[in-house]
This record gives sequence, structure tokens and C-alpha cells, in this order.
Amino acid sequence: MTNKELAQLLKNISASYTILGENKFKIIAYDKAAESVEHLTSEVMELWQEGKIYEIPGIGQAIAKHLDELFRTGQSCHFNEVLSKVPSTVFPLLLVPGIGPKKAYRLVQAFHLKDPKTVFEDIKRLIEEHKIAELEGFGEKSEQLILEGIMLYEKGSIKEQRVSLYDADQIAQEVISHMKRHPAVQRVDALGSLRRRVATIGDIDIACVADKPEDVIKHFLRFPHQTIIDQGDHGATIVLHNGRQVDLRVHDRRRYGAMLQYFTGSKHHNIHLRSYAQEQGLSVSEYGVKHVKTGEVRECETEEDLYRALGLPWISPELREDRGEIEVAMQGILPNLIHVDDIKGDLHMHTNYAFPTSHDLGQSHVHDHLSFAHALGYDYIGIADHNPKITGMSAKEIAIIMEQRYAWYQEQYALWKKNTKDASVSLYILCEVDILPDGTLALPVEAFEFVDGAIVSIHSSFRQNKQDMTRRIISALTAHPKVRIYGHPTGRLLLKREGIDADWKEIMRVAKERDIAMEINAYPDRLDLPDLLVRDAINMGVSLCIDTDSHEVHQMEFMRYGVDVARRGWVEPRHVVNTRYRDVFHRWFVKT
DNA sequence: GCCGTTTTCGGCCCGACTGTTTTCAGTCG
Repeated sequence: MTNKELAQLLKNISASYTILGENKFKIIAYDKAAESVEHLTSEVMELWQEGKIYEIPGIGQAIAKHLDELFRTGQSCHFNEVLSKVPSTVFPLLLVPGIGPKKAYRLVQAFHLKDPKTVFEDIKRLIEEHKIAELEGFGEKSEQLILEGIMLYEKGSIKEQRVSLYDADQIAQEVISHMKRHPAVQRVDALGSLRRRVATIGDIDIACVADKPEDVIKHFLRFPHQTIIDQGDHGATIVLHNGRQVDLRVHDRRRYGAMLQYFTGSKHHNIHLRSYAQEQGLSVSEYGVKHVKTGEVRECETEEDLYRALGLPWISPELREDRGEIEVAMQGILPNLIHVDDIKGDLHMHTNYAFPTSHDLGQSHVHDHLSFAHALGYDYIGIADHNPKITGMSAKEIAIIMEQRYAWYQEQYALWKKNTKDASVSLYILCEVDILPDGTLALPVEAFEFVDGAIVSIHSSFRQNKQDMTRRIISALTAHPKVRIYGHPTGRLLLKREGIDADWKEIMRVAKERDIAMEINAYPDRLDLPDLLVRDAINMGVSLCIDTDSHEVHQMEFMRYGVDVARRGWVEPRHVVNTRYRDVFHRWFVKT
């Protein structure tokens, strides 16, 4: 049973309780549990197997007991009983926006809708006959709303179409610079998941401070768009030609901080923050912090004001996921998050050096990479072309190819240094070596003589079972002392491919033991390790290395996205090997 | 039904919007 199915089940229980008129806090409890499960990154089944089901927030004794029965026997008597008290036709209707438990039940009861399979067709027919408007509490508008909801659902547009953080950033930056060109605009910020730097983004929300909202909104609508969805006094929503929705809201300066905080989220962070405020007799909303007894509202111009009003230090948006950040803020021990300026080198890049590679080459010359690194102020870089094709070649032949390659890079490096003023970037000649399905490396041991170090990574057989996969990776990590980095560890491709299934704790234990860095691959399609595993890694004392996996020199700017992931994983500079200056890094790199 | 920096009992986030009402219930984010 997947988390998604489980979350759906819990939602249905909550809806059933709503219909049955249960205690409303019980309903909220099931809703919370459902949402918690939905946003969990580990499988509930697995946590249950490890006896850690209580660690899931919102799941306590009662729900845990039902889940235990469900996982053991495939059934839960209690859940079944609750669900059986509500006509099953209700549940598909809940997926339609605008229809909640009460309305769904009213409809099902009033029209004796018995077949969940045809319920949408039945409702549509009833709307055509204007039967629904006759129902008490419903009207003409309701009919239209329900119809639109069903159409939307059937078109599948409910299924959120997300884009990568990078793509969202491109769009947002264009909109933001467009807005900044208007003289009345004093400040522009991204909101929501974009500001929290989540790996994938739904809608793009932007806020600005401005004097003349009408003019500013008019200016916003001059941004090339397909349709205007909404336009009001304080904002507007448009759909761009690429189908992305962009939402702008205009606010006055006095309450901007409260607004920014509110719309940055996450929802879970805000809920937690509000209950924390409540304990102090305060109430937080997008308008400010209210003293409940006196009713006095403190407007907040900045987010710092708002957090200060609650007795907290400002919390960086990347941390606002309700993963303990409020607790550590209370104690005044928020992490000193890494910044892109802390990075001193990029160890995973591909150049256009032509040789019989097993995967793709890069597009830029190593000189370009060196010069770009120089411009970025880096101390060192690593070139990590893929290992050569191994089929049909002897170990000896591969070693020769690698020897020639090594010599070539050394020559080029000498040449670059000679021709570059103040050249101070060190070059490591690495190789990105495939971890083959059986856990051996795709570079024969003879060839390791001709690399300074190796990044090992998986490029095939992603669907092995957990046990085999774990064994495979550990075997690769321990295959050769020159293995220093485990590249894009989960192999995920955002919005395209799920990551591998592996025992991360075990892998991290080995990485720690061998002092191998786990990579945070900053390539926008990867962002791998994911933020939660990043946090596990630092908690286990595993070192990280943030690399761009550049295949073209300008992609070295992707570093920022890797740093975003790191920040979401609570990473400080000390956790990351490539924040170290040349000599310190070198000692780590060649310690074997 | 969950949960704990005044609590193992007594609370539970906040406000907007919409359509239907004539003061509010339901839904949403």
C-alpha cells in the first residue's frame, strides 16, 4: 500500500466522520494524519516494519493500531466499519474541487446515487435537468461550479503539473525583472515553494510592495500572457503561453512582512507557528500578530518583525517545513546554513575531450571550465568524464586510453596556467565510473592509476530490489581507495524517474566509515541527494560534496541549486567537503 | 484522535471566498 493510497484512505475516513457528525477534532486529526502521510518521504509501510510508525506526526495510538491491523491482515475492521456507514458513491465526488463531504453526501442522498462508476455522468445529467438547483442550500451557481469542477477533474488538470525549480526560476526571474521596471514598485519577492526552494514547483506566486496598485497591476498584465484568470484591486493571475500560472499580489509596505511570511508557507510551518503563538496569547495572520486579549494588532513590515513578535529569530524560508525548525529557533540554535559563496570548487564536470566514452561527453573545453572557475573564485575543480566503453576492450587497452587522457589534461592544464594571469585553480583529473548491476566498477583496476580519484554512480538497472541495490552500492563504495564521491545517489530524475530503492542508513554508514562524500548533484533535473536524505546524511556524520555535473561551461552556475537543496537539508559549510580551501580539501581528497 | 517549554486533560490555525442566505455553512489554501 503506497503512501498516496493510505493518505486517500485516511481522508475518506475523515470525510465519513464529517458526514456522520463525529467530533470535529477527530475529523481534523484524521485530516492531519492524511496530510502528514501524503507529504512523507519515506514509506509508511517501511516505518511500520521498523516499529517507527509513531514518529509520523499526527499518528498516535489509535490510528497506529488500525494501520497495524491493516498492514498485517490487509484489512482494518474499524476503517471498514466507518466507511460502510457512508455510501461509496460519496468518495469519488470528494475529488471534485468545490465538493466536500457534506455536499457530496447531500447529492448522493437526494438523488439516490448508487453507482460510484457513473456518479459523474449522473450528476452532469441532473445539472442539465436543473434538478440540483432545486435542492435546499444549492442554487444555479452551485450547479455551474460543480459542473466546472467535474470537467476540470475529468480533464486531469487537477493532477498538479509541476515544473522543476530551475524552470520555475527562469519564469519567475523574467516576471520579477519586468515588475522591477515599473517606477512605483519598491520590492519584489517570490512566494511559496519557489521561495522555499523546493525541488519542484506548482504555481508561481510573486508579491511586491508598491504605491499605486492599479498601475502596477496594469504593468503586470503587459507581461506576455495567454489569458487573464483573475484581476482585482490587489493582484492578478495570468496564464503564460507555456501554460504556467503566475499570480501577483500587491501590498502596502506596513504589512508586507506578515504577508510574505504567510504566503511563503509552508502550510505546516504556519500551522505550527500559529499554535505556538497561541500558547503565548497571540494570533498570527497575514495581517500581523494580534494580542488575543487586547485585540491589538502589530503590523509587521518585515518577516524579522513577525518572528520577533513571537520571540523567535528569523527562520530561513528553506527550513520552513515544520521539521523541527520552530523548536530549534526557540532554543536559538538554528543552523548556520551554507551559502553559495562558501563553495570553493566543483568536482563533477564533463568536458568535450573526445575519447570512446560510455555515456555523453560535455560540450566545452577544459580551458573554459578552468577559466570560469577562476572567475568564480574557485580554488579547484575536478573533471569527471565518464569511464570509457568497456565492452570489447581489454583492461590493458582501457588503461592505455586513461593514461593518454591523463597526460592530455595535464598538458592542457599546464598550457592554461601559462596563459592565464594569476591562475590559481587546481585541477583534479577524475572519472565518473559506472556502478555495474553486480556492484563492480566499470573501470578496471589497472586504469585507476591514471585518475586522481573517482566518482561512482549508477546509470543502469535502476529497478533492482532494495537488498540487491544496497549490496551493489556498498560493494562499489568499497571497491577501490580512490573512490571519493558517490554521485547522484538516488538516480532520480525530477518529474521523470523515481529514485532507486536502497537502505540509505546502511549506505551512509559505509560512506562515513570510508570517509566518502555523498554528492548533492546540482543539475536541475536531478537535485540528488534529495533534501531529506541530505539531512539524514549530516545527522549520521557523512560528508557531502555539492557538484554541478556540468556538461557545458555555463552550467557551472547550477551550483546555486545544489546549495538550495543543502540548505533545505539544514547543511552548514562544515558538512561540505568542497567548501574547504585548497589544502584542507586536498588532504581530504588524497588521504588514502 | 492527537499532543505537551505553565497541561496526561483540555485544548485543537486563521481567514477568505462563495452561494445561499438574512446570519451562516461549506470549502479551500
